[in-house]
Amino acid sequence: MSVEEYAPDHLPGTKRKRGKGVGAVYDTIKHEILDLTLAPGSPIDEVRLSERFGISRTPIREAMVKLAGEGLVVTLPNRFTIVAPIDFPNLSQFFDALSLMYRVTTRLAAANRTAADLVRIRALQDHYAEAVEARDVPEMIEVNRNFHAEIARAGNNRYYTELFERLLDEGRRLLRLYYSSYNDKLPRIYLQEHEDMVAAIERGDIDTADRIAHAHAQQIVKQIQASITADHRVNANIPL
Amino acid sequence: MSVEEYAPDHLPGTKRKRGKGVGAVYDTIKHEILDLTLAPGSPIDEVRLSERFGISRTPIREAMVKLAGEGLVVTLPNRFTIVAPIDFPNLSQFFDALSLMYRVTTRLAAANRTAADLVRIRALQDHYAEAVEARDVPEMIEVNRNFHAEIARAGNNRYYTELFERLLDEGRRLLRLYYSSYNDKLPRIYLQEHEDMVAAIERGDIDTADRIAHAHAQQIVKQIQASITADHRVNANIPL
DNA sequence: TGTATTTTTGTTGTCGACATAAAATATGTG
DNA sequence: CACATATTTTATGTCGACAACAAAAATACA
Repeated sequence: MSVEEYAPDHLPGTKRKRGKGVGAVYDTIKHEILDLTLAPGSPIDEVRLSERFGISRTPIREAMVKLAGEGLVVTLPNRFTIVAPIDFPNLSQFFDALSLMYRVTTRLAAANRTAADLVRIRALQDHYAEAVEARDVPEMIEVNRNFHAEIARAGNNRYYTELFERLLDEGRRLLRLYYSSYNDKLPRIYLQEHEDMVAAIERGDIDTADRIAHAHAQQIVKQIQASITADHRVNANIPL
Repeated sequence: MSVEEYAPDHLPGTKRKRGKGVGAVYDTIKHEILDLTLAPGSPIDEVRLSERFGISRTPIREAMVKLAGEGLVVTLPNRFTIVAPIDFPNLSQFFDALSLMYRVTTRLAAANRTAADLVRIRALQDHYAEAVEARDVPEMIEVNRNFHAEIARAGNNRYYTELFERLLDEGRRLLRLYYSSYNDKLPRIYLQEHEDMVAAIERGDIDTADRIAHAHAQQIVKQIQASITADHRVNANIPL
């Protein structure tokens, strides 16, 4: 999952397909925001992006509007667009919503999962185990997100899935910001919790699924909070 | 709250302010979609809109991207944009999410409401009572939505508020579609439930607020479902 | 030297025109 | 007359240029 640098991802001679440009810009910028390649609060220049991607400002602009709709960038009218800052004062709102969505989606997954869902969930669980084994922290964060998103999809409620994915993405950004304080023990706790979660979903045990999801959410919230408290650079700017 | 027809809402001589155009188009089209002035599934022509609003296609396009982000319109690549159809097969997802958000937001409101919140909520409750008295159904539907949205705001969690407002808007569209089957009794039941809800929020009684919200949600879901079942034009096209 | 005012600069918001994709229509062939 | 193929139509996607706005820089003035 490498990031293409200065992505002129079309060969010199080939012409980019119609309607492909916005999607490419949107995906790339979204990844870079969640990656922290683009620091929270840093300005985004439309002209620079149009040069980088080799397309005009119009499609760049559309991608920005989409990103703004998801809260990933903030547009200052007539001035610039910045990468959405992390809203520390209101983190409790985030934690509250995140916990509820963990529970709701996991419950629904236990109720509605199909055999195909279970295969996909297990595959991601295995992938996560590998990342833990390899001590690849960025990979762990990403796969963890995909694991829970897949469970949400199995729950089969697009409103929950959509909100949850947004929350998971925001969480990914927070974890990235603080992954320095990751220790070896935590990932293994998560691994076990994931295992129990999958088992509960598999046998359709809604109450247990809910309980585990709840505990898991609290675990993660606690970890993020601890990381933030431990870090005294909270309000420092992220270096470019 | 009248809809301006063919809104060239700037006087002939005056120049529209920069950045005002997109907002105007967005607001107008959003209202017309929720109003059913624009029928679900009907195509939206960018050129026609640009003529109607007297601005070029670029800002129209941005408004469309925003609306698409909220699921109010659907873009068929290289073809057209249509008003989002009502997703009948998945209505249960909608009802489930709506019920949960009713409960969560009302609970939080009971926990977090300020005096100023209570004033705003009471004002909307009075407004609703007036609409019931006047038997003004469209007004009832709109004020009802704003009443619950205000409660959600008092709960002070932007993730819930945002999702809930989206769900309430979609619900408004459904109610509009079927308000023919409104009878005199239901609005009065809602009125009483609202009264109890406000009282519980006022005295910070979280459990009671939750219970009432739950009952209220079930009441509304039941009503919508009954309306749909009673209506055999479900799959008929809405006349333009 | 410090403050108010003008000019410059950089970046966004909007425009009109053109290129292109997909559907609708017309054309040709067995 | 059915069916495949070419052509036209229609609306979108993209472009390059210009205008307007807000901040920064330069200038005027007390």
